[in-house]
Amino acid sequence: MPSDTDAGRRTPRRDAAENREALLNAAVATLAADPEASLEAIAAAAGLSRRALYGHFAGRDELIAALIDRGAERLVAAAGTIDHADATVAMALLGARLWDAVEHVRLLAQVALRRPYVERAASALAPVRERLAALVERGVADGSVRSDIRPAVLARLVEESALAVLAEAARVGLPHDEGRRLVMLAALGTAGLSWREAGALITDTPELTEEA
Amino acid sequence: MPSDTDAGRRTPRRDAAENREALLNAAVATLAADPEASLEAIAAAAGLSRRALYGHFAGRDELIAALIDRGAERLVAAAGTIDHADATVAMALLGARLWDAVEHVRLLAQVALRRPYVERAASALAPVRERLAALVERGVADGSVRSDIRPAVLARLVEESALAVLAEAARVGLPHDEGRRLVMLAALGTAGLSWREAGALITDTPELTEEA
DNA sequence: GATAACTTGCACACTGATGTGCACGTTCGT
DNA sequence: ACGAACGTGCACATCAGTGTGCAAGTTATC
Repeated sequence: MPSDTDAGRRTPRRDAAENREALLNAAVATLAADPEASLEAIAAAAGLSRRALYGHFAGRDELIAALIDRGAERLVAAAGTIDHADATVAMALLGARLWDAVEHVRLLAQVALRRPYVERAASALAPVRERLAALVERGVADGSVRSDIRPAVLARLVEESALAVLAEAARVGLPHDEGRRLVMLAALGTAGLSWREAGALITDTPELTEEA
Repeated sequence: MPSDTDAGRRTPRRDAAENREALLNAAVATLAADPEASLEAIAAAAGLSRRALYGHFAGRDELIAALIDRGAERLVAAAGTIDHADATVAMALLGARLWDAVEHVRLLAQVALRRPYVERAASALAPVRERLAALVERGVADGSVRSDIRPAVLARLVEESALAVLAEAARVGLPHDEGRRLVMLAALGTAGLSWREAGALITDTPELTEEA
């Protein structure tokens, strides 16, 4: 029984689903390099024709929307699993998780400031932002995070700094673990820790040295 | 003697020069909001017709090039005047100067990662980058700046963090002195100082509290 | 192996932006 | 006040990207 309520339609073919995935992956890679790449370029990167792309997505907007949802979903999932008694450790962990999904993060960061998609990206990423904000507040409360900047503002600054360092590390092409370390250091530095404190925190905490 | 070697050409009219300036200013404002705004929009923002714009600039590329040179010139001039025995103070001062020219900085930051202009922007801004790199090295040498990241990389990270915070502060529309403070704190935090050290440095150093 | 799903390649229409030519007003400089 | 410089408005050509229709070929699936 391949159909629930579908009126006499077969199940979608397997390769079609694969091609859809290929298109999304190609879009991530292509748009990360050039945020305004043509659908022609994206389809070609996926090994398909431009015409075929329209068989999967109604147009550019729908493709981008799918991309946002897909990327945000992964980030939200990654951010949801982290938890630690020490707020600063949790923040560093969050940074490490982001680094493990660099391409998605870079795409979101690019798209998140393009006019038509800002809102969608923002609402899709809201859970991650709220999580970070909660960590910042907790850190301020127990004195492990700076208190000279309003928590709401500080949360955004930590996010922006970490993103900037992440983008730079990705552009230069740093090795995986070095990039992760830099992102964690950026988050901790913006949170107010000195470089020795941040370094000690990372080396003393096994969870931060392990792979995902 | 209105002509040096010009073969029989009069001096340019006064209003023409004013319009050229108006076009450049309009371009800064318009492109900061939307990096891919049309020449139509830019000309309109300057109170001119699109056709008139072509009387001043051969096309989009020449306009952008003029914009880059103009913005970079101001930043280089601003960065050149700073000097202080303490490397960290000098870095904070550099951040403050950048904040005093937010619009130009934002434009350069936007343009500096668009393909055709990357090189021009990079070479025009090279003096500022070299200055920052020198300050970082000096700071590492005297122990006031972190030594857990290679100086060359660290200089880029300080730059990126400060830029990210600057962009965020400008977007939210923070008051002038609050934004300047945040940019300084971002630079110092990435340089390795704890938030208390950075705060103390700013309040204890008169040059950092004064206006430009 | 028959059939529907999928892809391809082409053609076409449409849009937004760019670049240019030209005739006609307006304004500055002298 | 005269002439040149400048701006305007229009027309026109061009170009890249988009979105769609259709016929023909290929491939998965039953």
